[in-house]
Amino acid sequence: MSVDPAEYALDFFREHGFQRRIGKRCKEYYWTLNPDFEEPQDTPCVEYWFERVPSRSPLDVEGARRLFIDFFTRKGHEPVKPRPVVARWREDLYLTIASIVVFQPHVTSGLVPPPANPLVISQPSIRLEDIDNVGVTIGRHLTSFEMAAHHAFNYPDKWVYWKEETVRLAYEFFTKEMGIPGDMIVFKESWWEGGGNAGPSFEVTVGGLELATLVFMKYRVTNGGYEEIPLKIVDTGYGVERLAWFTRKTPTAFHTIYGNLLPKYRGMIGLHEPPEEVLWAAYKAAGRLDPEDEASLDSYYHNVANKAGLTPEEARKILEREARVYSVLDHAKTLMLMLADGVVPSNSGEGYLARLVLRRALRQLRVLSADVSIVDLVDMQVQYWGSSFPQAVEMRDYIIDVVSLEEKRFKDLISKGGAVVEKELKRKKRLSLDDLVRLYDSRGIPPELVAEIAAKRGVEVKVPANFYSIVASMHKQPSKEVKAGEKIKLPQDVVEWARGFPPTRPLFHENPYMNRFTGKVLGVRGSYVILDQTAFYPTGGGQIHDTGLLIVRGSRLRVVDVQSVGDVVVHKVEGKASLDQGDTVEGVIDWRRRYRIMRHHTATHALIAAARKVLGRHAWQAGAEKTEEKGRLDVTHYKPLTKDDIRRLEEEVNSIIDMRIPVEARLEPKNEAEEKYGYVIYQGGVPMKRDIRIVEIKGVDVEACYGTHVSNTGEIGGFKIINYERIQDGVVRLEYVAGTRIPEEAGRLEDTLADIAETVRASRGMEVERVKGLLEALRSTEETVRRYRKQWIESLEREAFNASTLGGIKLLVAESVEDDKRGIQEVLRRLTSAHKDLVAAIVYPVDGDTQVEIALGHEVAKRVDAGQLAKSLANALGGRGGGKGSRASVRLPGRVSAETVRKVLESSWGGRYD
RNA sequence: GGGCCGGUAGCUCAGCUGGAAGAGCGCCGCCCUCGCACGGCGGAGGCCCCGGGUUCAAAUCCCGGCCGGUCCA
Repeated sequence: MSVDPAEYALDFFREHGFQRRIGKRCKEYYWTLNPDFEEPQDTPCVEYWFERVPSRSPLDVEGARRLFIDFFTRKGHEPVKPRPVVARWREDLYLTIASIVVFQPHVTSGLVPPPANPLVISQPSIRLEDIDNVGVTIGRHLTSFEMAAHHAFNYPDKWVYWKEETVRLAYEFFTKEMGIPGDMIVFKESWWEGGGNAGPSFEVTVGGLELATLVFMKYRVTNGGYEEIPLKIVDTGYGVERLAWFTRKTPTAFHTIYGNLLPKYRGMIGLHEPPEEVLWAAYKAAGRLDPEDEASLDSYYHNVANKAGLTPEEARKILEREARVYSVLDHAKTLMLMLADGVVPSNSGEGYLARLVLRRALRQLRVLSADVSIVDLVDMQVQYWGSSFPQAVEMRDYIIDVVSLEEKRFKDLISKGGAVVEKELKRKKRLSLDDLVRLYDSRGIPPELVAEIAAKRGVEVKVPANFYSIVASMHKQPSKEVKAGEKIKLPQDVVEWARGFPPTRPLFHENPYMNRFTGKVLGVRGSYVILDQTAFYPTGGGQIHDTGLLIVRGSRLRVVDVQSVGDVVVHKVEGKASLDQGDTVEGVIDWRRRYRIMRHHTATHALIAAARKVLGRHAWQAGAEKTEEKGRLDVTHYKPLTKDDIRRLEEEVNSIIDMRIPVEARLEPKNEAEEKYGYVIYQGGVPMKRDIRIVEIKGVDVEACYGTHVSNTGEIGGFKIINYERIQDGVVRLEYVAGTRIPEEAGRLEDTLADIAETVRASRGMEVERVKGLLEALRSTEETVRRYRKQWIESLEREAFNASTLGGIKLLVAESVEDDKRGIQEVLRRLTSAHKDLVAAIVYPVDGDTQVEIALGHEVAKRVDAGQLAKSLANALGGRGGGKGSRASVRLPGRVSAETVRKVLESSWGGRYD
């Protein structure tokens, strides 16, 4: 698209004498003070050359972060604490990929004011799209990085600042704080789009390195083009690691980011640092490298080889090894960040992404044949980053435990995978790309492992460089419109209709104990009723709706469903709602039901708190439902629950009950609540409201929650888990009852026990003894049956021994009363293995018809085909049958005697085989 | 949430173009030995995940479900 150049023509540039130029090769516009520049000074237009650009004294990552935040704080920005790297407040995103994500969608949509304006933040972010390039590009790609940013939110009635000030601040920061000469700094014109918004932007590049992007979000992307939005946002992003790298001028970003951790890793992995000239040659060449292009990689290695006096093969070998070491450092840090925010590795969602990163690191270590546990590597990251990310130190026990488990899992996978590959190779001798993809896609066996094993057997298997993107592209499918959230159970026309009403006054919030109320009818449509106020709770927040009555002029309407459309509560009554607009109605809640739901709801909050205490801080609500019958809570956890866990959870919740703690609900501004309590309050999701309803059990639990609660934990009355199971990798489900539901559950168990007692005819308290006795009796009966069957077989064997021979073949036809195919085949096997010249048939009834199983002794089978015998029997008696070799079976209609079968069989071959 | 792979003896798995359930390890007994290990001989141990269907006949084929694994959103 073409952008109006006026968007970029700032007074600032004019005042300072910047010139607008276009790149000779890159054909992009940029602003500079330097008459010698022919390109906009970013890769791949130019090589890295920032090691020659002067700058302030070297900084580490923490120092660069502080420099940035301090500068912008001095310039009137309020520092804001970073959010977790798991974007739990976003339905459409798993990870925090940029600082702006922190403010989407509630602030950017204008619904909630920002926590400060303007503000400054350094937000740890995770991006996994380019995970395969990490290390190869010696620092251009990282899976985790800190995006330092200053943001200004400009409302129509409150303007903060826009392009001029933003560029001015950037220039001042880079020249005064970073000590970069002004004529080295280039502002490249660009256009930014993302998340449905767009706007002009500047990329700030120095010596080949892009240090910041300054975005001016002012449009909404529509079908037709761009539409200006009222809230205009300054969205900047400074790479903290790049700022540090720039000042340190090390050959790779990893040397700067990880400092002494890099030599430590090398020591543990058992690799020496390559000669400096190789790394600097790589530094020079890396700017132009496109890591996804084989040809570009080739020329990169040639380039490095030439400069460092190596063969291209040597250069490739060294740099590939280096890339692996760097990516292990990078992945270990990313993993630490994710786990520190409570992600539980699993096979779906953000848990899968954690496992993806971990497994990639483990694969790299395997290829490096490093005899080192990833657990130690991650632990070193926790120590190294402890002061920047204190949450990692707090979660250290969990991190170590879960990484150990995951490492073990992966090792199991590898050893099993090895066996699978061996087997494939035995069968196929050669493995195609399809085989590689299949092995990885369905069983997780990495292609490097396959190649390794194949090589040992002298089979060459080529793994394409873009293997993982081939796999990824296979999974590409038209992204389905998966709208999360609660399904609206109302017909579309009712929803539309309901939108036209003012918000319903929520009496259930004002007084959750109100079970009778009076309201005015605002609208009626079929069986749907909308009132001005209601105590009926609509389904939402995992809590099921109330039921009860609406009474008007003496007639009672049964309320069967209650749903909400925005802030409007819609009651559904049984049949047609015979009332009119303006009627005054009395509402009566089914209190017993409601009270049980409230108990289960408050119990759920207590249980979440208990889970975080007993299981760990990673335990996060993954779904919940509270009904009259029971509560249900899905919790993220990395191990199966033990009986002991369950006992401790029950004890914890019951002790919260016994402490009789008040439960308070109130509205609080979103930003304040987040500041005070943290993101733990979003167990059940993030309400898109300026003010959110906070439910607090003092000293135990605070959550954003719409539901109705008892006013004191004592009212929960008691708590019992009735069921628990693993519902998917990394998520366990708990089902539980509270209060007066407990004796009902106990009664149910009692009934079951009584039922068992009656069935086995046991007197009270003797059930177990009785069942043991029955099992003993069953065993002895089976033994008796076995003995009788043995006797029967012996008599058949005698009969077979004495059977008359016809043409060298003996024929034995017996009848069985048992409808036991398996047993009969067993008998036939014994008979025919003892008598090689025997044709044996056993006739038995099945569903009113007659089944004949035929078996041939070894000698007979050489001369006679069992299938032929079955066919002739079937033809003669009107049945169907078949078989092969020494085995056949026939189904004959009606009851047929053994004698009849014998005659047919005799006549069917009478003398033919002499 | 979707795709793919799998579920057979206590464990690891074979059998899966339908036709009489197997191997290795482990377990039990006996022999060998002062004893153990090794070795030899013998033996026990199976709702072939569950439910339907097709068929004369299903571990095997088809459909549905449950469970596990894995890859990708």
